[in-house]
Amino acid sequence: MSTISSSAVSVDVIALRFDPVSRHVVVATHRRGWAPYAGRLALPGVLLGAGERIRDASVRALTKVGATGGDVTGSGQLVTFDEPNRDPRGPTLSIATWATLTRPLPEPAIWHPVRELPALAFDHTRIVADVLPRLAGGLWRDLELTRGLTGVEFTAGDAVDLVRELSGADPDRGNLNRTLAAVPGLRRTDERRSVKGTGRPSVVWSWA
Amino acid sequence: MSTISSSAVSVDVIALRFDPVSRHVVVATHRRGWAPYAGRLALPGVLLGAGERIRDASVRALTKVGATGGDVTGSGQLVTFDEPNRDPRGPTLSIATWATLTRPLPEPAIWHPVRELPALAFDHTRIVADVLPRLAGGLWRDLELTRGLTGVEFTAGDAVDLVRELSGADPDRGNLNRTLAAVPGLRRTDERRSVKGTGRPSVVWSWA
DNA sequence: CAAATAGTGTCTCTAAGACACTATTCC
DNA sequence: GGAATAGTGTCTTAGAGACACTATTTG
Repeated sequence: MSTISSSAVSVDVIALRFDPVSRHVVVATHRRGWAPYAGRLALPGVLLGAGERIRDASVRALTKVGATGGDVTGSGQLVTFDEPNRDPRGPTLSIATWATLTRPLPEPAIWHPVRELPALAFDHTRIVADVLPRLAGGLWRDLELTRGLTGVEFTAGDAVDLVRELSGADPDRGNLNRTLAAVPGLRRTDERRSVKGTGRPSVVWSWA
Repeated sequence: MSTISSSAVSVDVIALRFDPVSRHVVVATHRRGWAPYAGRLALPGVLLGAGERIRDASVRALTKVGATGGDVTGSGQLVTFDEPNRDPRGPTLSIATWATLTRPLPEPAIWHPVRELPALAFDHTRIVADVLPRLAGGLWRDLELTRGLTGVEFTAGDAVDLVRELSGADPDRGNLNRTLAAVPGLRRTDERRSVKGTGRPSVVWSWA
């Protein structure tokens, strides 16, 4: 195809998990080993290969930080960032995607609560900030994202913490329970589970 | 920068205009002069240049079908299509964008009502179908899109036709009038304008 | 006047949100 | 019992939508 004059294309992944211990939604980063931004934290990313699907590239980026294919329960496309100086090596498009993971990846992944993210390399801090409201809006609406974050079963207390982490504000428990009841495919079980060691145990919800 | 292994990146534009004569929202296409799909209709598109902004590439694509820079009143990013076989020349990403135009471009642009689009080259038919609901949802919400479609002034009758064309369903005039009254920056004037030759003249709305 | 188009007023339904009150657990 | 957590019921509000009725124009 002769000359390629396009920018390079990277896929950068906002990999999310709800950590039931710390009660935080955490984002995967890794410490860069090379310039530019050597030693700095960054979102997992790869250059998109010729003919590669964006979803496959997202998974590949996560395997670079310790995931296996089966760990990724969901992923989706967000926005493409095209600011020409975002990468000092030269103009590079970044297709931002989200992904959800089942287990806490080991090294070299480094997890941070989404609301306490340190400064990241490139424009990754801005990418996360730009995209977080959209993720918050997708909760309970985008079922792939929601299921990926909640896992197969979760308590109403988990749901409260998920909303707080993504939206930044405390939801009303009563309203949230009604929201859950309206989510297609979600079923309220008879099981109760105490998750914070004290107080009334929480109802367990399960995906049909 | 050594080897480039990424797919090529094209920007394909859904260029929209409300034609006050035919009462249709029309989409710009052009007839391809070269293989692949020579002689077939396609959306205007260009290969994204190195370091080029997506918005600039959209405008450039439109100049190729007869626009000048000043004709483009708005544009925005939609989704990126990554199906590897969408272009027979090889894997090519397509960043779909929308744009609004003030005037009916002359040759070589060919305009079609958005609801009566003939089959297009590549996956462009699918792109338009995928993206049309999002455009319909943006009407009266995304002010850049809305203003671009309406122009500086428009009648309530224009608004009805705009909604019908984009959403495919007839809006209720009363409800639509209340929607218009709630759009920030939009002002109801005292002017009336008859646009269909018969019946009561329509109220003129104007952007502040 | 009839046909065509446009505008007003009202009613219903639903979703979001606020908030008071009750329920269950651990210490 | 008290502190902590969770669940229920109810009220308000905003928005979407349906629909009957009125208003203004041309022929």
